[in-house]
Amino acid sequence: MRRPQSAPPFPAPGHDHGPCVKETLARAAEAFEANGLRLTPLRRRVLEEVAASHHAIGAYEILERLARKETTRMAPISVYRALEALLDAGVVHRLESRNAYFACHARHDHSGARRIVLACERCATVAEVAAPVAFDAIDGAASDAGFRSTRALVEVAGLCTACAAAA
Amino acid sequence: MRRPQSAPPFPAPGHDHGPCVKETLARAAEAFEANGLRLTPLRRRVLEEVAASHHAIGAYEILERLARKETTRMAPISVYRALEALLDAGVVHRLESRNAYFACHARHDHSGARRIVLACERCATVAEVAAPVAFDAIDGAASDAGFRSTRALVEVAGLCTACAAAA
DNA sequence: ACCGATAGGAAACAATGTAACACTATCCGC
DNA sequence: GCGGATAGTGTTACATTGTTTCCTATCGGT
Ligand SMILES: [Zn+2]
Ligand SMILES: [Zn+2]
Ligand SMILES: [Zn+2]
Ligand SMILES: [Zn+2]
Repeated sequence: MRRPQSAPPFPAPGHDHGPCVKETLARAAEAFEANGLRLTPLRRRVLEEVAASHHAIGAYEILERLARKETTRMAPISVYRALEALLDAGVVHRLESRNAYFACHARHDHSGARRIVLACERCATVAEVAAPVAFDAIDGAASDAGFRSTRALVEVAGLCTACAAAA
Repeated sequence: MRRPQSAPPFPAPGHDHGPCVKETLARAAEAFEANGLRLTPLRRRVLEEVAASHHAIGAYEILERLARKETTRMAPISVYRALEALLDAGVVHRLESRNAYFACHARHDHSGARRIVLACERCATVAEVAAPVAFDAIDGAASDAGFRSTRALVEVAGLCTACAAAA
């Protein structure tokens, strides 16, 4: 039995999501602080929208949701700037294959980022898991082709536990 | 020495590209034929633009280049429709992390598609290489998280042989 | 001749992302 | 406290990427 039990499970459909959000907000404050930056109200509001679920959400969807709550409608660029700061802080990631953004709900060490992204095709839930072996294999395959890799993007589509069971 | 010598090298900067194009066109004709579809003039022209280099190229860049050659300027949708057919035929792939398209210059079996994409950050050349071990590791990591993967996207950024040597 | 499947033209639109410029807020050394 | 540097935001307009809708043409089989 070589599987470590510490492997983070895919987020369950009906789990208590409050702590997820709270923890993410806390980590964000910490990360900004550590870099001499600020988790401003704008950034916090954007992060709250992203972290409100375990789904990836589009920038304009964030814009819409904030507009519904806040009487004033901000410009797209404001959302993108906030997202950029959150991406840099490592508390939000981008799902490249869908032009969407999702909150990082795990306290993983942000440097290196050798994590793969799992995106359920049915419920749209997104999760990250560490996969050092996979990245080693990718680097190996790249170097066999004479390629020196600096960053690898891995996004997996499929069915999460709950959805696979329901299917 | 377990590395098979059959590993396709990254395309060299000054290689004779004529055969690459010719072969890709031939495979396209074959693939369309096999599916009861047609490699029409439009599709052929789009494919020729994509296959003209080993770079990934945007849809609107294709549009521009064809417009320069052809007096008449087609609508974006025409390019996208041609691209869709070429993607379905497996002779063109999409570089998701850059919203761009590149020709498949290898006669790999299109089913399964367990290949990773290498994109040089300096010269923009793109290549695909098989990486069954990497995909096995990805599937393993996914399944450890209770996720049943159906498709994995792997895009690696870095430096190709020539560019690494020049750096 | 007719029909369904394949292919494409035309116009408008939708979705996603940036540039440029001005202005305010905060911090830090003095 | 003052003054400059850096960080952060508002506003406007623009750039890039991709799609919807409706219609026409062509082909192959019956
Ligand atoms: Zn949660
Ligand atoms: Zn699911
Ligand atoms: Zn070539
Ligand atoms: Zn290169």
